[in-house]
Amino acid sequence: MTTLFTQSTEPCPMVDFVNLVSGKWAIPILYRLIVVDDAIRFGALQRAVAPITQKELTKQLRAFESIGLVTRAMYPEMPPRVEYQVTELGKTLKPTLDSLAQWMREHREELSAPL
Amino acid sequence: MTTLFTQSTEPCPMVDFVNLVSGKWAIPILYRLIVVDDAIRFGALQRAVAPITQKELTKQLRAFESIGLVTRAMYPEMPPRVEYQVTELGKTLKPTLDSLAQWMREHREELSAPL
DNA sequence: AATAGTAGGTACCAAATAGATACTAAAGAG
DNA sequence: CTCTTTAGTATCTATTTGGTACCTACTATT
Repeated sequence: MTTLFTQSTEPCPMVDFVNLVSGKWAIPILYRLIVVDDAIRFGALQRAVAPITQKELTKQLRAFESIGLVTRAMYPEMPPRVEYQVTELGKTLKPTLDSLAQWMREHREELSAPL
Repeated sequence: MTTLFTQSTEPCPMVDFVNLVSGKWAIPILYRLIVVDDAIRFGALQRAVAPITQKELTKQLRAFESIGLVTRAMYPEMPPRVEYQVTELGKTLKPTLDSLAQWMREHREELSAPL
């Protein structure tokens, strides 16, 4: 009976997801970090996810950091160096995002056609 | 060489995706239609994806219709009846969205913890 | 006659999101 | 002495998005 009750009131996973990772650049940034699968500097990431602005990239990275999907390492050098990397938790999204990217590649033409 | 050139300039699938299906409610609506896998009336869909407003649901459904992910069938009865259904193309997203929903269910606690 | 239900449309307003630009620090190159 | 580099922050504005409220048309019910 506990199970039944819990299931019926389970919050929609999709609503939770879009509340967690939202914004135009969120998925592209996260996917790039997952594909790279190594530490990457802020500037390099910005070039990879062009044409995102500095402000938006910073904001998204902080959001990912706060929920534990990304780590941030700051080196007090001059000029400054900051490196970002997906966490193990973040990497668990790889199969899902691979699937999404593959779907998009397969259906690009079908989808852009209608207008 | 064509292959090389094409690959290097391939638009990011993730950017394409977020441009195609954007908005707070897009994924929840689409996933609900996919899970239902049958025609569903506007009102029933709105109740299922609560608390979405009429306006937003209408807007999203029209967007999905325009790119061929959803069909709209209007019956000139009184009171009016309009039914929506995912297309075959839309159904091809099922495995990906299932995977996303599963990921979210598995990592809900981990993610909400950090604050 | 008044009300409810259906699937919207429309106008208005607020909030969230995104973009452009300028500014900072400290070191090294020229 | 100025320019460049890096990873931001601050400020301002523009665009997009979402919400509330109110409107239609027609039927059935009260």
